[in-house]
Amino acid sequence: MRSPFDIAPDLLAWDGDVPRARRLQQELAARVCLQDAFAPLRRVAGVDVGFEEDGAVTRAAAVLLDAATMQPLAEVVARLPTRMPYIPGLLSFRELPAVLQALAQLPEVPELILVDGHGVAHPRGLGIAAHLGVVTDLPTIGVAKKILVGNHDAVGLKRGDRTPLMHRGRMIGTVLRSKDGIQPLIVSPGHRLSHATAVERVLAYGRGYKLPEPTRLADRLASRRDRRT
DNA sequence: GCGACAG
DNA sequence: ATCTTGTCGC
Repeated sequence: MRSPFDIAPDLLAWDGDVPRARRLQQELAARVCLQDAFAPLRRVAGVDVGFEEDGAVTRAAAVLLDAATMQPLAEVVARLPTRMPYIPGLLSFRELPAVLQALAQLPEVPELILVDGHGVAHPRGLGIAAHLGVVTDLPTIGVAKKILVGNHDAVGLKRGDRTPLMHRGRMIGTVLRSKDGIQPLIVSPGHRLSHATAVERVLAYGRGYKLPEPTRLADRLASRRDRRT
């Protein structure tokens, strides 16, 4: 009874060897597909990670929503002991184990997953959303609040305004104003969809907040903001 | 060599 | 990410 979230350990294992991890990222980045290729969207999921016990425990949250109404259908949490520190560029090795465990607990496999973090807008083209997409072969979108790498021109101030995020002469993402006047989001495809579709989906899943509903709900669950406020 | 650096 | 109240502004 395997699910798409039972991943071969070697595809995301952390052994303390940074150069090795970077080489693995380059190999996996070559498998990323930026062509739109997914069945009708009925179920969408949002995932995010938070920490407890002063960082000793990694807490991943996954929320399953109806793609048409954005109504949450299930919310799950997975807690695992933290195994590695935060290293810029290697975030997925630190957070994916818990994320996969959370996703495996959902009652259904989503046709699309929005991840808090970058997709291909990464030094080696493999942010956490892209890493998750490649190892599960599911469509994913990266929704980040800060830039990891790349440059861009000024962005308009109205919701929907956008400008491409460039790196080494290539577009790696979109700086998108998801709400009037607030700091823009960095949206990049993770796997099996285009830059245009990634932006289109993020806007379509927005409910008046900065973050699209899937990620916003997962964020609250992961940070335990749902019970405190 | 000197910064920058998702969460 | 996380420690944290009130406060400025639409």
